[in-house]
Amino acid sequence: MRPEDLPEVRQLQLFRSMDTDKFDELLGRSYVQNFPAGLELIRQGDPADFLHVVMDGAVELYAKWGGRECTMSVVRPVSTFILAASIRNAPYLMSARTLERSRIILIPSAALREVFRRDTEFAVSVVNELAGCYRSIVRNTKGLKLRNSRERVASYFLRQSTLLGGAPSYVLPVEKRLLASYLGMTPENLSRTLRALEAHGVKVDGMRVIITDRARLAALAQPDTLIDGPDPDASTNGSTLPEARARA
Amino acid sequence: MRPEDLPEVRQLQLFRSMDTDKFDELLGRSYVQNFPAGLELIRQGDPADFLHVVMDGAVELYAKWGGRECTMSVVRPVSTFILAASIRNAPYLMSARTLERSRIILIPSAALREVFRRDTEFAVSVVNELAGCYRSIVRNTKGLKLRNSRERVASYFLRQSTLLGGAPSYVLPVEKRLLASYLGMTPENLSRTLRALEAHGVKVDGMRVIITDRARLAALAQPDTLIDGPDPDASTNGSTLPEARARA
DNA sequence: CGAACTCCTTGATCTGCATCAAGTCATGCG
DNA sequence: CGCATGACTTGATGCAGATCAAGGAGTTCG
Repeated sequence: MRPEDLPEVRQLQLFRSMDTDKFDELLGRSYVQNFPAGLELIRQGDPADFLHVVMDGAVELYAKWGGRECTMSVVRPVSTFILAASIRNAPYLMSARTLERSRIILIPSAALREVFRRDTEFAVSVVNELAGCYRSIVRNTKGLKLRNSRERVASYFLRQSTLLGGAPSYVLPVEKRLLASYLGMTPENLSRTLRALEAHGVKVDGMRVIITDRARLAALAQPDTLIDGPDPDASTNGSTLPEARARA
Repeated sequence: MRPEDLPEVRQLQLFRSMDTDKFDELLGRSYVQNFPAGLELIRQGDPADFLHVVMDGAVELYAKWGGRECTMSVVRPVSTFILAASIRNAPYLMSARTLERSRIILIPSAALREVFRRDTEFAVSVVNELAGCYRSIVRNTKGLKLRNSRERVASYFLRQSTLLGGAPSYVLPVEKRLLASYLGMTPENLSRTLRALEAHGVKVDGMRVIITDRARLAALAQPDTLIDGPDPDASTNGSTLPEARARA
């Protein structure tokens, strides 16, 4: 583990308020590993022995059934993933693979559960994080069931812009095929939808999204804080894509 | 509150392991209310002042956006709902309405959060419950994104049967229109799907589901423990329908 | 530098599911 | 008891989005 890693992990909502001794104990029992791009870190159904913290790179969480796959979430530094399975000591419901070369800290689930019982502030953080994850995926489900795919794309674009303080232009945080799968559509359909949205106030050039008419886009997207956030919550982990960047 | 209420609440996973004094304190700060059928108990966006416990009747959790609505879950006695919002002190993401005349216990969210800090066993139960809710809705989302509507109906029928110990016949726990909305389809489409499924080992007569050829149904549904359960988890609250009953 | 990928796009076609419109049946209520 | 209401079904039609097929553009690697 690098010396600069600890403070970065420590500043996460999940670990920020806990006792220093307990934090050191937790991280003392952890490992760091480097993984090449495209490696399957976790196969759904495996026992959840570790909470993962992405320090560098990017990890895709995805679900498989029969021959089909879909992207559930993409995790970028510095964040954790699959807290629920670790805490419950239950099998992972999602698989995980690296999208790039990644460096990941592995915190043993057993250590997590032990410290949970001994550090009230940590327990509060865990429950808040978990409730945040739950609420995040509820939002996601609402979007899937209540909106059609064009509306989902439009509100995704608008939401990203809002997260960046209303930026009129930004760079997508993930490849379009991942965005499509995350939004529950095919790459072909996303591509055609992007074309159609040019008449509704947003243009996409490669990885760059340019909002040309915010009002018009909002009219289509009908943004709703109870779906798109922002929440008084912070942690959205487990069912979202990373934030976009304003500049490439 | 009736004298028989307390033991019924106490036996819930969420309250079973906690300290008796703390339990009494929690319930001592609670209220009971009776509501007629069809009443909106909670409007999405409202502050989450109470954790709700359904003692009698039935409650539908649903989401709204624009003019559209969808059923997220139906809660029957004895279970709690919207734990996540209460714990986080955040606005409800779903609305709730009674489907029948219902009796509901209201536990103040503030009391919940206080006791969480003072009773480690309760904290463990809360975090387990919440993780269970999260995992339950992850399963739900996987089903929505990976299966088409016919497969969702087929696996729903098969799952219910399995929950009843492999019963070849049972009664639906909710109206078909709710089932349809829960499964992300229209009532018309569900109706037609039921007809189509007669060739795949299941027949539906009114509210009664009869599995005529389990193997054939399973071939279509391709049940998967990582979507359909059962889990080592118990609590599935927040994103499921109630269990069916074997006899009407 | 060329070749082999992979990602993305575009076109053509097909189909699952929604929508619209009646009509039946059961239930509850005046 | 008869009417009204709401749940469910069935049919006709339309559309959103999937699938299939092919081409282009950027990237990686020998």
